[in-house]
Amino acid sequence: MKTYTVDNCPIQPVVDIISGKWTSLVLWEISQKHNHYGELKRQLGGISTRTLAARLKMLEKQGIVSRNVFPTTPPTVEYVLTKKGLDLAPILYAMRDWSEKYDNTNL
Amino acid sequence: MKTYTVDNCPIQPVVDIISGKWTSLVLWEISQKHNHYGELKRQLGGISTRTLAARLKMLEKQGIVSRNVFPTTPPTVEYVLTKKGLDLAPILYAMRDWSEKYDNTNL
DNA sequence: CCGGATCCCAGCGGATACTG
DNA sequence: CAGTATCCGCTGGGATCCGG
Repeated sequence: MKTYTVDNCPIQPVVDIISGKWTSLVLWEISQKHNHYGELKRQLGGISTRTLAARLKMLEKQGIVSRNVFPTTPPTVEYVLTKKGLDLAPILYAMRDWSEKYDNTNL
Repeated sequence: MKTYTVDNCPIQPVVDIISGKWTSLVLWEISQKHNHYGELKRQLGGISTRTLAARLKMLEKQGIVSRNVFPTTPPTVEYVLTKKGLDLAPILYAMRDWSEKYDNTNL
């Protein structure tokens, strides 16, 4: 029998992506077409700039979102899901459905 | 527009369940019919008893697994997925599929 | 407007030893 | 065999201030 470790778990890549605090929420908001940095900041009441920036950078590095800068004044930055990110969305919806179904119950 | 916070994120319940270190792996092994404590310990090379016990207790508390004790000598304990846990399994498989598809690529 | 840099602290989890 | 108890190092992330 194959033994798994934390580093080759077949689902670990997804777990790593969504695990950090606020990460799933950031991803959710972007998937709901809240694409601008400021908009995200407003939607996510209480997130620190440090964390939001870290999450966006991580998601970009993972190829889940792409970062587009508009050289307006003042500057605007938008984040949109890539193909890879769009493919992840159904999983997020499945997670939401499961969460709603079993909300507060242990049955 | 509805503003989400970390505590009412629609997918947070699932995120909370699988986020902890080793958690996804423990869940995976149980879903692969490795149901005994000792078997899990062996399959998960390197996990500490502290963490394994904590994960199993948490999953039981969440209603994802049920704990069955066999009063043999020496005692045997098995953990099996509940209905709630079985409903979670498809999500784990979807996560695995996504992980395999995008393994190491950022496309 | 969009972040980067720094400081700081709670809590997660590893190692180890012990119980029923 | 199947855990619990204790100690402790390390990292994640909040608050705050600064720069382009």
